[in-house]
Amino acid sequence: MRAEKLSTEVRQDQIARAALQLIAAEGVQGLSLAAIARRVGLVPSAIYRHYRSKGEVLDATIDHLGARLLHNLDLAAGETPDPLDRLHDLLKRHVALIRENQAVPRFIFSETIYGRDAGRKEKVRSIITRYMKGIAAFVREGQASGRIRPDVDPDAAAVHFLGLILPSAVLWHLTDGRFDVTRQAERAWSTYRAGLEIVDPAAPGRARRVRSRRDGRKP
Amino acid sequence: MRAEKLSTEVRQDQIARAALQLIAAEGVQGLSLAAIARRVGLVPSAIYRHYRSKGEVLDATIDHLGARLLHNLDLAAGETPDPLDRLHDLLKRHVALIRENQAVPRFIFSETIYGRDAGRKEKVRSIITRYMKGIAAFVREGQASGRIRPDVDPDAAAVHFLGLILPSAVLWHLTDGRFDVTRQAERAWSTYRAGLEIVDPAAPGRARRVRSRRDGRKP
DNA sequence: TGTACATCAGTGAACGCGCGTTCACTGATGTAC
DNA sequence: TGTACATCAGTGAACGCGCGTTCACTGATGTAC
Repeated sequence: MRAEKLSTEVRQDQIARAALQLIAAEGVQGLSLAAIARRVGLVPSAIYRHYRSKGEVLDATIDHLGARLLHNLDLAAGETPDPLDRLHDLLKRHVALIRENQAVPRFIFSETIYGRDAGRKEKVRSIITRYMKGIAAFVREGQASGRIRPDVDPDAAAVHFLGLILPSAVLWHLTDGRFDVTRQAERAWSTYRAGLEIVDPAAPGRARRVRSRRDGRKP
Repeated sequence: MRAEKLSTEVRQDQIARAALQLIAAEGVQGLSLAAIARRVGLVPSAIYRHYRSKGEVLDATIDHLGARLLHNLDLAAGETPDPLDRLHDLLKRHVALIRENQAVPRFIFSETIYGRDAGRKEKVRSIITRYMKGIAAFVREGQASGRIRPDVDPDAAAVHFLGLILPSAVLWHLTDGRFDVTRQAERAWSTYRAGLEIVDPAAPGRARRVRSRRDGRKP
């Protein structure tokens, strides 16, 4: 049966979205043009009306995902003025994003996607670098306002921040979704925060972390 | 030219090692039986004299890698009695392992390897679980000896520990080896340690209060 | 307003390629006698 | 000790499969007149 005739802009978007969904559902190795076409409701060769090659489809998919990821930086910045709260907010957004779309960690890891193609590898690197730059900026703000220890290296803290999520994503995948990513993120965050934060020895907030953990546990 | 005739035990080992080297050098997608055979100095069909299928080769490769990884737990335990130093030692060994053999993170991430095969996925999960159990044991020892805060969840700390390395491995790969994994590991370790460690053991009031909270935490 | 035509998205058959795998055959090695 | 034979690792040709890609063709849509 012949599919409805739609404009290239619409199809390009549909194809990129279908690719993302497929990666989330089946993994990177399930990402064939045939599977993408089936999901969109087209025949494999129809993809070539809208993209020149599979490589172009991958590039578009990476752009889609990168935009979503980087958008979270702006959302977190708009949420609260306090840098530590911004980091916490960003962490929660990131967890929500990978729970909603498992494609994120798969893209980052899978060299199947940018195997031989140096340009595509660079594209992924650029997105991650920008993401980390945003995180490092939050850390610097926290140092400027005296909330975060000045001896912490902001760039290293940004890489470490990614580490609060990456292992969870791997375990989530390995256990077929049985691993509690949200809970792990909160617990890792507690340790991470305790490692960054300046605690005023004079302040009564010494028991601060235990209290805040309790509060945070209530839904 | 005809290759030397060697026993199956020798060839099995050679093949598994060649597979590991290939993954480290070319990535998981470069892992074809043809490439493995070339590296060993055999013809592709000769692999079938020693393994029944490519799946069996992958299983053997995973076993090889898992043994190396888990062996580091024993080495770290033998290195020093202090749990925090053990964790630090383990981190350094892990960094050395992935620097020497990039196959480690690639194996853990790549669903190309255990795509449809539930058994193989379970095998990888089992190795990582055992690794984390060992890390969690170090954390518990630290809590028992009063070096690590009792309100820290050992299992969550173990997952977090993996996060000290995973993002570095990704960045190392994305930047073609230009990212300084060792330095990042040390800096992330500082923050991680600061988040776990009991800074002032001479404050018994605080420690006792925290402990009593933890007692009523969960079964 | 209707008509003719250019444009362009969708189709199905066909391709070349690399892959894992099979198989009949070769020839070296170890062993029973 | 030498000889015959079973065992077993290595070989190269061939296979079926899924993949990305090409191409001539179809038919709908928008536009110029």
